[in-house]
Amino acid sequence: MGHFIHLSEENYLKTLYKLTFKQVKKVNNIALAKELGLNPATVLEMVRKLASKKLVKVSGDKTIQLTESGKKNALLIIRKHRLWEVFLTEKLKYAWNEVHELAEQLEHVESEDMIDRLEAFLEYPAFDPHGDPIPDRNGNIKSKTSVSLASAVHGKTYIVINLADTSDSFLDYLGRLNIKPGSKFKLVEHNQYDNSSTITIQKKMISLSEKVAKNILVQPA
Amino acid sequence: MGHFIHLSEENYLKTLYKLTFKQVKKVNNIALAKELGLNPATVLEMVRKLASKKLVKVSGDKTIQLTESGKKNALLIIRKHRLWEVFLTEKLKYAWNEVHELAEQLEHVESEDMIDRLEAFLEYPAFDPHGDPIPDRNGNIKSKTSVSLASAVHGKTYIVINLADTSDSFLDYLGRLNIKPGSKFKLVEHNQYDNSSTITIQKKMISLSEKVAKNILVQPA
DNA sequence: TAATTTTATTTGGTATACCAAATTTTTTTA
DNA sequence: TAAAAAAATTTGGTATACCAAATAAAATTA
Repeated sequence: MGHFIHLSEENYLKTLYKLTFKQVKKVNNIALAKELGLNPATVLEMVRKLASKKLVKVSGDKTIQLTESGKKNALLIIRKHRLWEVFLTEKLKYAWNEVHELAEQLEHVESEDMIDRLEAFLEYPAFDPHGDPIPDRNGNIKSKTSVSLASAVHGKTYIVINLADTSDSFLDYLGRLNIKPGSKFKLVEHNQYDNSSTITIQKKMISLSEKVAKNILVQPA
Repeated sequence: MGHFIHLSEENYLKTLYKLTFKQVKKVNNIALAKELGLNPATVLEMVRKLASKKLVKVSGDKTIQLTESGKKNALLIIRKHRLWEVFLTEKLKYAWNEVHELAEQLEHVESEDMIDRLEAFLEYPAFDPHGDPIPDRNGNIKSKTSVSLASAVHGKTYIVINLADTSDSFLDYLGRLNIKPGSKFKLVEHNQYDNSSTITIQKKMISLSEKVAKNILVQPA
């Protein structure tokens, strides 16, 4: 059987993928430990294990990188997660910001075949309810050309494509403002004083802090 | 939070329920260990743990019994298992004898609310694809008045209601004969020589061994 | 560059859930 | 009832995945 990937290892791979592909700076022990909420000693141990399985490699400067195999594994886990999120919102009528935790559990059910069937049942969705693209069964993913709201041009109309922060507090906050992937709005201006952004959405004018605006990814409408 | 029930504990409770309610003889350490495929030492340890959580009690003669709380827990796990089985067959088009392993994994996803929604999505099925009744959200289950094929009356027509053995080999065997819950057949006779039963199903005459017949539960058609 | 801070690693420890083998207790059988 | 068999339990062990605290190494800052 060789070595198969445990539940916990899956979380490391998935988190590594997210850190590697969504952040600019390099991923080290500490960053990974912080993201996972674990002790650096624990993470070090596991990273070594993953390295021995050729799923990650650690460079001279201690940067942790996914190998091709590790990346593919991560993308297949992300595929499962996102397909389950689609199921939870479309079929079980959950709100898009309620599904993360449940998908987190469901993604660890082991069966590629079941996921392929789930994908067919959901009629091959391209994006999850947060606007993230769903990798195909070979681990290929399409990247989207979106920019952060903070760096968008004022006076234009945009559509929310994705959210760079998946924390509950962030998603809840946006939920209360009724901002979600697919939402259309006009960017009125960036305010020099505090770098906040003012938008009009559904006839309401809303001001979003710099931190919030940076985590909202948009495309021109 | 008190104590919450772990994945492994759930398997013990579920297995205890099955042994207690589907078998006649009392359930002891050895029987439970054999059913779970575990070492008696392991089972003893866990049974003590479950007892300390008031989920089981061990009588003077070492019989292990579920408490009310343990029984309810077991039934809620069985509820999850059976609802997922319905999902897998009805929505993902699995055959009724392919879903057990997958449901085994899915049943451990923790969310009563999700299961209630799943039940609604599936339009409140009363039975799983094997013909077993699905407990409601309070852990209530309807028992059915079925008899084993081995003790049914010859010359009459029956419908397969349920299967008392869920092993792969048994289910595969029945699958090849195209016998499943819902199948209709006529019981021709019980053969005195080896206690086998002869039935006609879909115009074919089939002889079933005593062991097989005992594990097929039927109701008059 | 020396001091400080940050990062990486080691060390010794925990809990869970499992095991094999030895032993004790109970039950069965001769 | 004594011997044998079966069941229950104890003992000492494993692997996984986690931790806190100590130490070592590297990077940063003064």
